[in-house]
Amino acid sequence: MATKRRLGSESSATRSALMDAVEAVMREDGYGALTARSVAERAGLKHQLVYYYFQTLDDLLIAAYERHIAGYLARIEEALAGERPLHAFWSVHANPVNATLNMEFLSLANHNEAIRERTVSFGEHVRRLGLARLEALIRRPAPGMEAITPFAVTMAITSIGSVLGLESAIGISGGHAETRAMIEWCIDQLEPG
Amino acid sequence: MATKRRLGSESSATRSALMDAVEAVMREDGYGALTARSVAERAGLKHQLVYYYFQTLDDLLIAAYERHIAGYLARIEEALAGERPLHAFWSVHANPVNATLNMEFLSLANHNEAIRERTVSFGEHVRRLGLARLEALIRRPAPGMEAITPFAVTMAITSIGSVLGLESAIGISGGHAETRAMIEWCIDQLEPG
DNA sequence: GTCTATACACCGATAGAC
DNA sequence: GTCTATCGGTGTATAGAC
Repeated sequence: MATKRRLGSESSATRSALMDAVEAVMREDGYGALTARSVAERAGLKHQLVYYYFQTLDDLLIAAYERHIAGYLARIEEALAGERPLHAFWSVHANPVNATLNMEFLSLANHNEAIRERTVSFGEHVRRLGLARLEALIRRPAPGMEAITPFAVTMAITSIGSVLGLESAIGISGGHAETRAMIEWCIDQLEPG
Repeated sequence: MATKRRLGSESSATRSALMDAVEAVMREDGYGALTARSVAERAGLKHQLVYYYFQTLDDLLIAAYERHIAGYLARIEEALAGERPLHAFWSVHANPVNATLNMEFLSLANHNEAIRERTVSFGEHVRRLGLARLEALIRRPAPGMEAITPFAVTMAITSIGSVLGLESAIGISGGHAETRAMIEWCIDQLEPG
C-alpha cells in the first residue's frame, strides 16, 4: 500500500494543472482515454510527473473529482441561498457546460469504487440541502396535487437538465426549447415572482 | 481501409456470443475495459477470434450497439401501439435494467463518431415515433397549460427514467418512490384510464 | 521539481498452421 | 472455425541523475 516514493506539495501549480488536464481529457476523449501519458501531455508535462504528485493514477482521478464536486456544491449553495431558490436551482442544472463531465464521472462511478462512494454521499448531501430550502416553498400543495413534492421536483430538475446538456453535447437540440419552456412554466407555478 | 483478412459468417453463434460479451463487459467494467482480450475471455474464446468475425474492435462495438438499439426500438414500438401509450412509454423507461448499458453507450457517443451518429439518428427516430402517437393524446391542453407539449412530456419521461435507473445502479434509492409517484400522477392527468 | 532510462504487462492486429 | 506465434506500440510505475 504505502510506497516510499516522495510526493510533491499539494499546493503546487503543477499539481493543479494535472487536475485541469484530467477534466480536459475526460471532456474531449472520455474517461477511457485517461492515462498518465494523456493527462501529462495535455498539461505539457512528462508522464512521470503524475507519479511525483500522486501515488497512483487513481489518486489523481479522485483528487480531480473532489475538486469538481466542490465547485458544483458551491454553485448549488449560492443558488439555494437566493430569493428564488427553485428558479436558481434550475438555472444551475440547465447549464450544459458541465453535463459531459458530470456524465463521465457518473459513468466512472459504476466501475470505480472510490468514485462511486463519493458520488453517493455527495448526491445525498445535495439533496438534503435542496430539501431543507425547498420544503418551505412547496409545503402546501393544492388539493389533489399532493404528488408534487420537493424531492420529486428537484429530481425532475436535475434529471431533465442533465439529459438536455448531454444531448446538446452530442448534437441533438430539437425540442429543447420546448422542454425548457415546460420546466420553466412548472417552476413558475411553484415559485411565482 | 479494406483489409484482405477473411471474415466469419454474420449468422454465427460465436459472433453473437461476442456481442453478448461486449454488453457484459460494458455493464460490469465500463467501456474503458473493452478490449479484444476482455471480450473474448468473457465469451470463453481466444482474443484472435474477434478478428475473425470483425475487421476491427470498433466494428464489433458498432454491431453490438446496433443490436442493442434495435431491441430498445422494438420495446418502444410495442409500448406505443397499446391502448395507453403514455403509460406504456413510461413503463419502458422506468425499467432500470438497461440504464447502465445505455449510459455507457451514451458516454461512448461523446467520443466515438460512429456511435455518436447512430445515437443522434436513433434518438430522432424514437422521438418522431412518440410524437406521432402522442400528439393525438395531448393535443388540446387545458387553458393556461399550453406549455405541456408531447415533446416536452416524452423528454421528461425519458430523462427521469434514465436518471432513476442510473442512480439505482450505483446504490442511490432514496426518494425514488416519491419521484415515480409524481410522474405517474402527471401521466394519469394526461392519459386517464 | 523535472528529467532520462527502464521494468514488465497488455494492447490491437496479422500470418499462417491445423 | 479456431488455434499458436508474433509484431510494434502503449500502459503503469519506479529508480536515480540533474
